[in-house]
Amino acid sequence: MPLGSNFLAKKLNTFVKLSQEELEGLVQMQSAPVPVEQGVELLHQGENGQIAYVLQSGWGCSFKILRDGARQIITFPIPGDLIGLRGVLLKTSDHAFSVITDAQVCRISVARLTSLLEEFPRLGTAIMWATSRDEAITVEHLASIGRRTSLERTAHFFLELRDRLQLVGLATDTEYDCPLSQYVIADVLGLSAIHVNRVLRQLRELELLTFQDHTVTFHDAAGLAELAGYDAIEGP
Amino acid sequence: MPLGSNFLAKKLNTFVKLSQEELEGLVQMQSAPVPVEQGVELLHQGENGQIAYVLQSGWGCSFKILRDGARQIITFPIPGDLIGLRGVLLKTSDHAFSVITDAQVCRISVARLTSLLEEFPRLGTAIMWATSRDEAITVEHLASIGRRTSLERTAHFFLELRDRLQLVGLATDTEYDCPLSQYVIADVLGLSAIHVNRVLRQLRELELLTFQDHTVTFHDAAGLAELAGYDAIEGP
DNA sequence: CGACGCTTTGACACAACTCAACAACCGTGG
DNA sequence: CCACGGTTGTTGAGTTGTGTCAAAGCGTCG
Repeated sequence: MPLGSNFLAKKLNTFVKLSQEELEGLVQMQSAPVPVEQGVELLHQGENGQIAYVLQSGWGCSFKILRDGARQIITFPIPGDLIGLRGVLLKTSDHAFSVITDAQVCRISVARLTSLLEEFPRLGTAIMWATSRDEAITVEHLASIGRRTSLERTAHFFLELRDRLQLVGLATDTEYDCPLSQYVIADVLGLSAIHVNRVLRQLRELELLTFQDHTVTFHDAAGLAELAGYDAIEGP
Repeated sequence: MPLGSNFLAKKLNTFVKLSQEELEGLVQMQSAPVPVEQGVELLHQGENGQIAYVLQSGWGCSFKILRDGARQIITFPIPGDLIGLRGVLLKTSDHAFSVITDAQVCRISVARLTSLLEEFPRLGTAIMWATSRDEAITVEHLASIGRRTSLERTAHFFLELRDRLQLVGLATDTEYDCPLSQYVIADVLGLSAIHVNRVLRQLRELELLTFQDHTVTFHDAAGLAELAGYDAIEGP
């Protein structure tokens, strides 16, 4: 795979300036992109012998299933994001990962990653940077569900998603593709799908945001950020 | 500081078997324990130039303050836990940390940590293990707030806290010290303090758990785990 | 002793959920 | 081509869980 099209290498390089050898090592520890069909569950909750991936294209979600069958989505990884690394480190995965649209992933060779980290300790720093950033997003998500109203929470979610997608060129300031159903959005926000529908209607009637035909359109991003109490994600 | 009393070294050693040199390095990157008075905010949300600590004794909480002043507590670190490492990696801290009771912390020299990681890459793995474990707890917390009822959520919280405290010998199977007010518990569970009071009464009336005089007592841990849908934390 | 923080309880309000029904939009197969 | 089932979106009505407001009881500490 040419280095330029490798999202992970590109992303880490913006965090910590990496050498040519380090970048090549990152690329070599990944397999060629593998297509994955819509609906496939790549990682399973509670299973051992996990594998890690880098999402290359498409949409998916990391989630937990609770005993009563309820689902809480943790995050929607976007291209360049690491998937399942925690499961590898902890031996058994605390969450599952499913693909929502057809997608492509690169498999990570854990053996090669380990030896790579021994050879280039700075890569460890870079990867910890990336996981810290993901963790900060999870923590913000936690605060959102715990303390924001459904309206604020929904607004916050779409703003954060936009900023993340913009970093990989998949969103403009005012619009992006978002192939998620209202059921899926409910499961990330900790709401019922019916209530998500009502909240989306409110946001539309307030002329802040429209979510239709798998497209998110911002009519008043500033007003939305004000409503949500949103601060932009920290850059590199 | 004698190695045996160093919680961090002890904890990491159970995850990844470490050499004598690695253990000594871990101890040497920490300052001697520093006393911190009740109520002090050690880390501030949004500030740069952060420092990392290891909690040595006492109670504290990591939390976020939202725009309207609401507080969401992320976690209560317990002795041996790392504090503020994310803030160091991201340059600016996304959360704050306050001490609830008088406590002792060891300051981490980031420069020494960095050089230590270059010398002993396995320590990087060990630290990533520890942060992954913390992250898994945060993710479970997220699922709890998003999808569990207040009763399940509260039960789950006290069970998880017990298991974490047991690992450092601060809890028995049926009891532990817990110097938290109902206001603080409300802020971790995403509830109001008044509702926490009602839930605690329910748990008491169900003869499952008592929270009184800063002590948590389990009357029926199995029944509580059943109610909460609780699975024990994965060991090392 | 009074002041303060924490807990407890009751009454009420409101946000979000559930249930139910229907509309719109697919892709599939007759 | 149309009929069909399945999925997703939309709306209304009624219920329930949780928050808010208010007030009182208790300890503790200065």
